[in-house]
Amino acid sequence: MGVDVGGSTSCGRLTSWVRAGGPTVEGLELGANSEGFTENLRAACDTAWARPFTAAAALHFPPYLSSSSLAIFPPHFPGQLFLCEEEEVSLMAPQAMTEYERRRLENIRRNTEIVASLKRRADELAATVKAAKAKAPRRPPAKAPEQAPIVLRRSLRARGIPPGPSRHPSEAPTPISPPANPAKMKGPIRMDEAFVGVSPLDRHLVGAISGMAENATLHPRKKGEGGGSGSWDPASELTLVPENVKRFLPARILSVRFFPFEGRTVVAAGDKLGHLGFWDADFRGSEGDGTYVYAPHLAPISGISIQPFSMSKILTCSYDGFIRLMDVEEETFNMLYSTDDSIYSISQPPNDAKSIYFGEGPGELKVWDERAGEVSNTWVLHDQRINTVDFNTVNTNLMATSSTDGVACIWDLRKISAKKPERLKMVQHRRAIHSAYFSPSGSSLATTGVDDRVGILSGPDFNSVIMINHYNRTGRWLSSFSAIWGWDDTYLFMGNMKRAVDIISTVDKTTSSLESLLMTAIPCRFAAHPYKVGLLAGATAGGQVYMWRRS
DNA sequence: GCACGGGTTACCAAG
DNA sequence: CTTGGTCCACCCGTGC
Repeated sequence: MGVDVGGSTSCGRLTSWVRAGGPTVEGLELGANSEGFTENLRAACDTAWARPFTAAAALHFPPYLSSSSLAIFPPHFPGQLFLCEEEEVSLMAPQAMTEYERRRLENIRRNTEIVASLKRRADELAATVKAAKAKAPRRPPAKAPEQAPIVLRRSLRARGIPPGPSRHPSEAPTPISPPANPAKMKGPIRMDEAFVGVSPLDRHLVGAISGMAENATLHPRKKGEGGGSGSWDPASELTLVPENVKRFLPARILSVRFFPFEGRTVVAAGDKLGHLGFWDADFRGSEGDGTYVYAPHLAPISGISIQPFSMSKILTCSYDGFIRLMDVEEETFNMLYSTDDSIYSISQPPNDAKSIYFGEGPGELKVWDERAGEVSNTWVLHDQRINTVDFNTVNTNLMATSSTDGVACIWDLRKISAKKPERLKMVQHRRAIHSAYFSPSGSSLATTGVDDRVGILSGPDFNSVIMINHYNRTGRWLSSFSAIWGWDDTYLFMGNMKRAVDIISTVDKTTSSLESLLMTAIPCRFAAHPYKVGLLAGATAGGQVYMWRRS
């Protein structure tokens, strides 16, 4: 069964394509001559050859599309596409869908019908209740896609090649064809365009998030309030049941976060391919399974930040060099910042809604001022990439960074010396450090290194340092481990290569493990719910999330 | 002090 | 149950 790309402008999920043989197209000569080739393609596009498809669809094309690639859906060959690279043209046919894709498309079809019928109901109701004023005017529908030639443009950066003078004559000084809409990728992306599937099937999610965000109290509880884990034993009380295992992303997960809602359990996770997935665990509908996937990035999503004071806004950063702000009210993925370097980490101070701190390139930490719309500070804090940025929830002037250079630091943002924040404390591992997180009380810091150690800094001025052995060699296929704090300062949670969740007691320095036959893969990245004690999410390299709950 | 390349690691789908 | 594809993180050894 193939992916249907014909007949509509919707974007199917086009992940796997095979070369189906050389093209023979009536009325079009595709020669090896570069100039003629380009001209012919232009002509083809101009004569309605091109079938419009969205930027989001472009995200799902295989990685061998390069910046010089053109993709054309030929009307004569439904379900196929011409891939034109350099001076080569291939006719591509979709491969059989994976089970993941089949299931999703099936859901999508079913949901479309249900949503359509709901919409009819809503329209009828609206007609009868004419007097009722329309709610806040919805964002006007975006302009129809330009009927320009379809151009798949991938930045050099996205292909892992440093930007610079092109080595390919066909890439250089004139682009192979006029760009369809380069701003599309650089600028905002509509949520329905980025939705992996056909809109508007994410209505449930939009409703759930905006509903919770609206109803949320203005003074959310602080993490750690209302009973930590001190009086209970997570190793014996946390349980995993089949309903709390969900695979909703196709690739390795790098970041996972809970929405800071009290009334509804929603998890966001970002994967290696740039997908941002949501799992609404309280979803109780017949259509769909409460999971939703978008494709706002072109490369791994390295960080997600959701602040309690604006819960309908989700920040993501990616190796593709973009910081995007998913605005559920506006229904867009806005672009806040872009760079040629990779972005490895992101964080926001708990008391400052308008500042975004992120780790860019080999060792820079930048501060984005959302009010001014510009980078307000750039500091070189490390020799290599900054893997995490974290703020102390109690003393919000303290920031911790961890880096591949083997150092984790605590910085005082009030004191700027030599154009850098003053370094209060530094801890050295023998190898790269993948995380450094402050404890809920703010009095400890936990670091995780690939030198098979977990460091705990505590005491006055974080002067006491202990190291706990923990096997952390995850290799290339898994996301690196990083110990996170639970709901108070007594326990750390992290992955274990034996398909378990390790729980490290900071009191007696012992490690216990959570195991379950339902965990068929190693949980690498974790999130603890900010308010709900005992709600722990572990994410795997296979796109799964396990949600452990206190029984 | 570098650039380079090989080895390692686990997951999933297909046979 | 085995096999093959994944592929870009990191360590470590080699060669300049």
